[in-house]
Amino acid sequence: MKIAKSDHIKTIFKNKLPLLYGIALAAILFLIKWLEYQFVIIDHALEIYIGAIALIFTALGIWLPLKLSKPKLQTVVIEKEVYLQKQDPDYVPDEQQLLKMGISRREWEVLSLMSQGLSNQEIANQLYVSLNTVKTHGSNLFLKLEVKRRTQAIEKGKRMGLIG
Amino acid sequence: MKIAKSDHIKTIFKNKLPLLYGIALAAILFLIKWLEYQFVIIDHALEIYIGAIALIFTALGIWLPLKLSKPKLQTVVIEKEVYLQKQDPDYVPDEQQLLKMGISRREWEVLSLMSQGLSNQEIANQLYVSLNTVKTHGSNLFLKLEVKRRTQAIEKGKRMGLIG
DNA sequence: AGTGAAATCACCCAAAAGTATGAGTGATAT
DNA sequence: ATATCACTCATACTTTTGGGTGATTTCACT
Repeated sequence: MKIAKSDHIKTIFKNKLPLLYGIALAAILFLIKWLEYQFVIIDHALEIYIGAIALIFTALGIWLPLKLSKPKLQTVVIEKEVYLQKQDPDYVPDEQQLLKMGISRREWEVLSLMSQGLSNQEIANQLYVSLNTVKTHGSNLFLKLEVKRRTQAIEKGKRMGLIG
Repeated sequence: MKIAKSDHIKTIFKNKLPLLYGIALAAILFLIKWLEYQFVIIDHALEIYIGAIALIFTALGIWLPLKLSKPKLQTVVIEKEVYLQKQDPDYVPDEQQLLKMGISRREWEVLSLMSQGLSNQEIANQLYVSLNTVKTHGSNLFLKLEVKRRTQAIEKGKRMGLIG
């Protein structure tokens, strides 16, 4: 996820851009002089020169940003399968997992009691908090586990080793 | 991630680009003529003109693609972990237990799907029966398992080896 | 002192789950 | 034949669950 090309781009601009300009201008002037001395003077020669220069430098202007500009980022999510073993009964909540999922202590407690088959009201009684609080913890838990129902939360929680 | 601007860009290129070029060239030529007649001839006037033109058209070349082209895309791959658990594919429910509990085949199927986190409606779709039927099976199942909720049924079902 | 996360709780609304009851069908056993 | 049972489905009703919003407090960290 590192995007540290700006320094690179600045370097190119400071070092190479004037050089390119110099080369291009020199080439153009040389071409003009060469044409002047090699051939008879052409009608509207000035306009032709100007047109040619315009075209060449427009092309240069188009080409430069394409090469130098940093691309926009496109995010692609790839699902990586992680296999876990069956948990032993006296499993201690995986602190790493909980942290990674951003699940708080209270949320985990609610999940744990849910998995034991308690209703929200029963969980509220058990934790000495209101039913609303349990529901809030539940909702946040479902968001973090990316599930829709308590049964899914239980199932996923077990698979991830969050609960025994 | 929709990028459907190419038609738009083509239209601009076909209609507006030649116009811009015409205007720019006319302005340049006018400027040159004006300078020619207003002031004394300057040393290296041609080179100055050419430099000015080069600058202007380079700027034009830079500005045009920025406005018109679709941005370059760089793909950033984010790995999202999906937690799976190798499950006994041919898990055989404890027939003895099922018989002892008087749980029918259909009721067991409902229990099994419940334990996977499915809603009653999803179970109904899966089994090609109506939502009411699933509810009936569920109610009967709860009676036989002596539980009040699906979460309790899941918990008890696992403990009794009815489901994997 | 200010910021931010966690925890608490309320209110409202909608959806899902669960209960109760009745009823029709087909297969099977008595 | 008929009684039983699993399965199906419906209607009506209640409870539980879940989503969204917003408020308050506490506590740690800056």
